[in-house]
Amino acid sequence: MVELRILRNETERVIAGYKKRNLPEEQIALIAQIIAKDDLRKSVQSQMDIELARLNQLAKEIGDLFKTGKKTEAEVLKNEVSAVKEIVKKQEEELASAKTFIEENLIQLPNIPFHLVPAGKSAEDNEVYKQGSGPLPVLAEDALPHWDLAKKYDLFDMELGVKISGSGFILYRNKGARLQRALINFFLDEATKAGYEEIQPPLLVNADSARGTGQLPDKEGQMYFAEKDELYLIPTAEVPVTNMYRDVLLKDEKFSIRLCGYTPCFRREAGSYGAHVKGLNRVHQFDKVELVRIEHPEKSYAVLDEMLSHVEGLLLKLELPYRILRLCGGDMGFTSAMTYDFEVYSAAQKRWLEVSSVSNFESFQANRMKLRYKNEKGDSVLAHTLNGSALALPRIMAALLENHQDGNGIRIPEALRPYTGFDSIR
RNA sequence: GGAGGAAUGGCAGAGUGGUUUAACGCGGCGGUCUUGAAAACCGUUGACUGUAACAGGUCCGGGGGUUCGAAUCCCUCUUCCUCCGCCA
Repeated sequence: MVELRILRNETERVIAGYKKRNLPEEQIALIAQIIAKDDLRKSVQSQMDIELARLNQLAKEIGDLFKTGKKTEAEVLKNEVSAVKEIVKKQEEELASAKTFIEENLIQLPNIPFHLVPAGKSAEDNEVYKQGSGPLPVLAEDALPHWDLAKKYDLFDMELGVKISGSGFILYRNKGARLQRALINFFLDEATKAGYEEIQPPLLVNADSARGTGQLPDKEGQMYFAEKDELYLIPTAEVPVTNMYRDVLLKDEKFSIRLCGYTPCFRREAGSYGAHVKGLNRVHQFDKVELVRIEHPEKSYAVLDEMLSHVEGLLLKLELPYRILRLCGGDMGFTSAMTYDFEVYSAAQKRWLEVSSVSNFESFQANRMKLRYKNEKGDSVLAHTLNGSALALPRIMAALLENHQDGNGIRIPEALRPYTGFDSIR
């Protein structure tokens, strides 16, 4: 949720930012309406406070009168109390409706893009921030896409996934299953080396948590929901891990906070079918190691760069051709202020696959979660939150299989061999 | 799933209708003393809202109610603990 304070104090920057996101005019107009409503809220609140102070005063006087036995005088004051209460009741209603208006509309406004975010409408307008070195690999004519490689080497089974669960669920087996486990351990170890605390969170979360990181209300349809217990299956570890710090006031400046977690991720991905979602390209359940940072506002963009380097290091060790995109305003997620996507080139599919998304949310999530710290002056200030995938497994798996095939089998990159226990798949 | 108990400041813990503007203690911060530290002593120490700054208002797990007045009484929800049942 955008801070009302920012809406008020930096209205021009907010509007310019929303234009980068191509927000419709009527949504931009909300800003002025929210501020006006907040003005009203303030004035009603201060009038009501005066009446409440009067009530407190009267209650005290009545108490004193009862003590000294002056019952008739007390009765007179009681009448006055009920008159004041009438007024307060109306003010309360007015206040509640103003607050509701502010809340309901504020939650519909996306995060304000950082000044470096390019303007643009869709994925085509994303900026190539960095192209990995070297030419893109070219494979032999008979190179296979990963779904065929999986069949050839018995690595995972789509049909069994369908049989057991449904379309979009994968059953990994043999060296495929082992490769999954190897990747998870590799990613976790790399995160640990970089100073991240390893977390194993719950996979089902309540509505408060889903709201805290911004999945609710706007992405409700993307999540699986266990109705009987009102719990959501997590779409990413970001949700439970970031919510560790919901309603937290950090005492000393305990920055930087570095957390990582491996979890399965569940996404309904309603409505996405077709060639581009074949094989591992898009599935309902996948594994991912996620990095989460909670940081001082002044440091958050330096931290974002640091996270980019971490993810880049992983791809280099896996010997995968990659590029880094800076997402344009129109393609960026609702809650993000700036996002970098990592894409890996699949030589067999001859296309780029998104394998990681690294974002700075600034105070957007922290505002919803009331995640604050005490600054030197003793004020409570919202912290900044960031997260990034490091990495999501299915497309990494796809790219590994496809790019490292040589006709005789699949070569396992050096860095992964201690984890797989084998150096090739044949 | 059944029965009972509990939820108060960073922690611990009093408080069962009116100077509670929440006691005492621990911890934190500042000071005295000291070469420095410890100990001792003195002072200070919640969040939110609001104001130019005061003032004022709200908050004792959440929500609702009774009352002139609620941490305290009532209803409801949630969570935790104990016992029983079930169980990887």
